[in-house]
Amino acid sequence: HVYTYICVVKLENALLTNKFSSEAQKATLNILYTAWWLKSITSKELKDFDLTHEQYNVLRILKGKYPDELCVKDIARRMIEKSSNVPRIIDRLEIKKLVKRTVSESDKRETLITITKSGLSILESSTSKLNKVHASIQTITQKEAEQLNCLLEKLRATEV
Amino acid sequence: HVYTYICVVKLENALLTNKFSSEAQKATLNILYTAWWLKSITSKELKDFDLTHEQYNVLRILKGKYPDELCVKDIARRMIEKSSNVPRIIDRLEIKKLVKRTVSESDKRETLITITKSGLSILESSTSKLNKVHASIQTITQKEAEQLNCLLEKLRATEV
DNA sequence: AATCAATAGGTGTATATACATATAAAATAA
DNA sequence: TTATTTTATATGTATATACACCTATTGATT
Repeated sequence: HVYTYICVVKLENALLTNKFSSEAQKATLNILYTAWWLKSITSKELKDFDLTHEQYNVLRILKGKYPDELCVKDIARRMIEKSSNVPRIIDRLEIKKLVKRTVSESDKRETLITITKSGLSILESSTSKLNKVHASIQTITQKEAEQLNCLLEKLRATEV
Repeated sequence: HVYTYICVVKLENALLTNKFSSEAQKATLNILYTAWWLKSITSKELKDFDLTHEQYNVLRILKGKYPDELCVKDIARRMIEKSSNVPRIIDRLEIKKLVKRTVSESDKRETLITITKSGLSILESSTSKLNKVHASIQTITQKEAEQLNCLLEKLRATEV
């Protein structure tokens, strides 16, 4: 027998509490928990490719501009988590020969990063795997995804 | 002159890209980015109280059951990030005398954690500060927050 | 040109994450 | 009872986050 369950994990069950001071506060915790949930699914798959979530993110950014190079600060600006320490993530990728560092000729302070053939190859296979996994756990419609994107952007709208 | 701008940061501007393969993939990145955004706002405030986001989370969990004690695994089950290393977070809190460890009498494997008066006091003042900050950046209505919570829970609904 | 300020990247430190392993106690099986 | 398995927590290691600081280079000011 093969049983298939749909398992909707309410935040109350995920955090074992129902003491939320407001829907907005609950939404905050829900976003944080969902981000962790998404990251752990991704990280589990990336382990097979000996990549961390952040290393994958850097490779993805480099591929977006390939064959152009990107300097460290331009990678940092594109990172999901802006406080990421990009030089050290580059260190690990360089050891694995997935990227190359060169000093910029026009501005010797800048380090230019290029993704290698090997980096492109591992990015392609890992992305393909991730796409499959994400497609298999896809539960929301395109319209719902649009709605979600709007709500998240409204949530971040702040007075400066 | 005091100018007030409403600054809606679209994900495209936050990540400097518009190459999203689908609305669902964009939603994934949007959740990860928003989680980072929320965490950095909170962490900035908690710095004044010499607390990290995770230390605050543990104190909040302990207060939820106060004056009852909680063992390490019961705290871990309530953490937002389930892979948090609770014993080490307790270590830092214990050094600052915000929590106390005792060995359980009924099961000597278990370590029971209690929040101290000092811990309760710092939790109260930091929570009060965080509430003020969150209220001041509140942009979504209660109905929108409910919608967001529903969408996030639907997103996490997976076949097992 | 000389000085000063700003920028880019690297490095140091404390804390956290992610995961493996160790140790002691409790529960179960033989 | 003894042996085995499971459970609870602690610890070890690599990587990442968050933030401060250092150094080299560039740009601006005098």
